[in-house]
Amino acid sequence: MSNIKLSKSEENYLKSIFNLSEFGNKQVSTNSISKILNIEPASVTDMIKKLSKKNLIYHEKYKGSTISKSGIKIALQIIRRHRLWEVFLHDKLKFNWDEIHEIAEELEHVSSEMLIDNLDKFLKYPKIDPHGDPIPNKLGEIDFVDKISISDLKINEKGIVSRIINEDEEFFNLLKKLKIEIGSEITLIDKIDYDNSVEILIDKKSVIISKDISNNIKITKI
Amino acid sequence: MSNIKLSKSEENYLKSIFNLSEFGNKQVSTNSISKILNIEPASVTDMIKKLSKKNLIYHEKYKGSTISKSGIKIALQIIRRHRLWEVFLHDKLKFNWDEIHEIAEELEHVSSEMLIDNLDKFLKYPKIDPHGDPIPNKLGEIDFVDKISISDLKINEKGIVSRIINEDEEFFNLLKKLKIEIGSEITLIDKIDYDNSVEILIDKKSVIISKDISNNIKITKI
DNA sequence: TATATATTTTAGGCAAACCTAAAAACAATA
DNA sequence: TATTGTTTTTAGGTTTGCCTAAAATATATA
Repeated sequence: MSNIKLSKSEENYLKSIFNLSEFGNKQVSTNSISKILNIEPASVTDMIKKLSKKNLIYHEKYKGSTISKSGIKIALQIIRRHRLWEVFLHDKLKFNWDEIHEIAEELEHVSSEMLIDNLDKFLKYPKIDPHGDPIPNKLGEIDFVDKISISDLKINEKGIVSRIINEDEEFFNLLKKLKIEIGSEITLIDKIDYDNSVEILIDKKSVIISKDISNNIKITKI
Repeated sequence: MSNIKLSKSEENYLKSIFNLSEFGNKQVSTNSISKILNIEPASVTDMIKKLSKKNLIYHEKYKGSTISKSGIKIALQIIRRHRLWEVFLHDKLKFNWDEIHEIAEELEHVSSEMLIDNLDKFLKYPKIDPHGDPIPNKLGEIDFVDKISISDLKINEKGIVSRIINEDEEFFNLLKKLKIEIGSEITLIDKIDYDNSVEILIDKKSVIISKDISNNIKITKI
């Protein structure tokens, strides 16, 4: 198949198109790619032609682009590389959450399959990255898990924090204070009807968090 | 100073020029750079002009290039990155010795000072890479240690294996069999005058190795 | 539906990093 | 020293990935 090595640029376009396409289901406009990559629409058109010729996307003039099956496959591999590096940077090199994306953006283009496989093994085959996003496996398969809100739990049910919506500095600091991070176990103790805040058990302590805070934390039931 | 980000190409040229210059002491010919990088001499001349304009090297037309002080500084940082990644690939990702160079060649161009500092810390500030080459510290300083031959030891003196000269597959396999690797402790038991082979204690066993073999192993006295 | 506005494409250019072919400078040696 | 051979540079070309300006198409609105 298309086992041809892609350039860094091509990889970035493909990843962006995949992300905009909602898993390959939506047509993507030239303008939206332009905005995401900060590249002029005319240049995007150039690259669209190039990727089309390689059958990684299909393009209808003036209408938009759709990512192909082989395009999706490659995009998932790039995402896999990105997220594995993020786990490494966060868990091993002790980078903060908000510092890892940019570096992973560079590391993801180092193309050695063996490198990624060995890294995956070294990290013990993580399923999610530090942002809570799922990591595709070698075959590009993703473990879809239901992400729910804390308030969807019943009293005494437990969940694992799997996604933080709000990425602001202050929110990040709050979570740090509450010892809440991706992977933390949370038990619902009580729901307070008055203002929809919830009482939870986290890090062996019970705290009450507002509706707004709990809405910004997604969990998976266990 | 010249805190301008260099391209991957510029970094590769600078590293090669540094390596050819024997620590900045020798003038480097255009042809030698061409051969090492597998790039035509005409292209090398182009890049030499570019690096000269940035004061990373000095160039005398038709004579050769000398690396500047700031050029050396940058080259040492690239070498530092390369060797730290090699330690990571070998020690953590369990790559073989002979597989790491190519991948490190790519990783070395990911430019984040914090990344390298955190990696250095994670690896516990290693002094040598898996080939036995010294790793410059953050300031570009290198721990120079006398590398001697096993036969330079006196009877019962000990040394640490610090460099393997021959990089052939077969030699590598032989070392594996003898349990000799970078960092191994070797004690000289006897020198055999007849053919200059030596009897050594390695991995708690005594073996006799030929002059040829011992000449391909450099050690540092302890 | 006609017109204004927004989106996308085409056309032509530019810088980086390579190339080949030919000219210039240097080195070696008859 | 004149000639031959090697090394280096110059000159001009290519590809990649970007750009701006203008033309073509699609969409929105009066």
